[in-house]
Amino acid sequence: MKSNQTENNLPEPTKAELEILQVLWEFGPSTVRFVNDKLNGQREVNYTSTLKQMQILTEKGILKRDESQMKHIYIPVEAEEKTKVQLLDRFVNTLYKGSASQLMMQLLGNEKTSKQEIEEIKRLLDSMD
Amino acid sequence: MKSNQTENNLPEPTKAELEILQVLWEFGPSTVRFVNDKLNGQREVNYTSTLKQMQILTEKGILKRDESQMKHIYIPVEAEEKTKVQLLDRFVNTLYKGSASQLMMQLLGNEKTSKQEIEEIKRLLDSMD
DNA sequence: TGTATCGTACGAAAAACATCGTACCTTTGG
DNA sequence: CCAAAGGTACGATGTTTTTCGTACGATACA
Repeated sequence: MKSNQTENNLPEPTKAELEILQVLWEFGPSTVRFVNDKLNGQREVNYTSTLKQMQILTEKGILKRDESQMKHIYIPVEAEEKTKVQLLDRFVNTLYKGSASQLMMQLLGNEKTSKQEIEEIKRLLDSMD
Repeated sequence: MKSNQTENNLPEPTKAELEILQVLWEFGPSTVRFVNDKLNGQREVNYTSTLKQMQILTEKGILKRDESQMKHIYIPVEAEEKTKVQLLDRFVNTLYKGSASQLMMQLLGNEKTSKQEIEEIKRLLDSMD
């Protein structure tokens, strides 16, 4: 029954950084222009702000980039799954003292979790043995 | 359709604020001194830092306080459950596009989620019908 | 070939968060 | 009554995160 510290390689992405990661996860390796356009679909951001963020992300080692063209292509270093698992782990540890079942109870008790979702989860569990 | 006219949207607590909330959740309404002592069990914090944070939390409406005594007693406005549900909800939406079962899959795939936890979850689900 | 357009680099301002020092008030005990 | 101990208030400062202006190089094309 351990809920140890996450053996954390990479620094935790900030909120703004996460937004960018999600675009890259959804659409694959992209230019700053592309990411910025997507972000602007949600809220107003200046191009250079996004550029800066992505440069920082790269400094931190969260993104890498292909500079062979003038329009640099940015790519997440870690797979979406791995990063999300890390974030989830931290979340569970912080809010639920590492107890996944505790978290589950809240998900199941949440009205926003649909019957369909619950059925999905059940099937998942049954298929695990 | 849910009956909820004022979908209570309190500002998201910051990291430092969450630490304080957790103490209050665990030990109930407390003085700054008490909370600060608890925090100092984990890391060094100056008394006035904790005081300030708790004052800010109060300004934000996340805590309220009983000022009838010199030693003010601080109390979370919302129940632990409610706040956690809110945070969880935000988490699921942000990282899993609202899909609880997606999140589940990761929890179950996570080695840190013990067999025991999984059994716990199964029992939970079965007892739900 | 000149100029408008689109790109990167990067410092610095702005905003959000966190910490602390100091002033000052109340209570307590000798 | 006075000093020590312990409380609150709050501005100032430090840090991190976010945003943006400006400089300047490459590209496109009229």
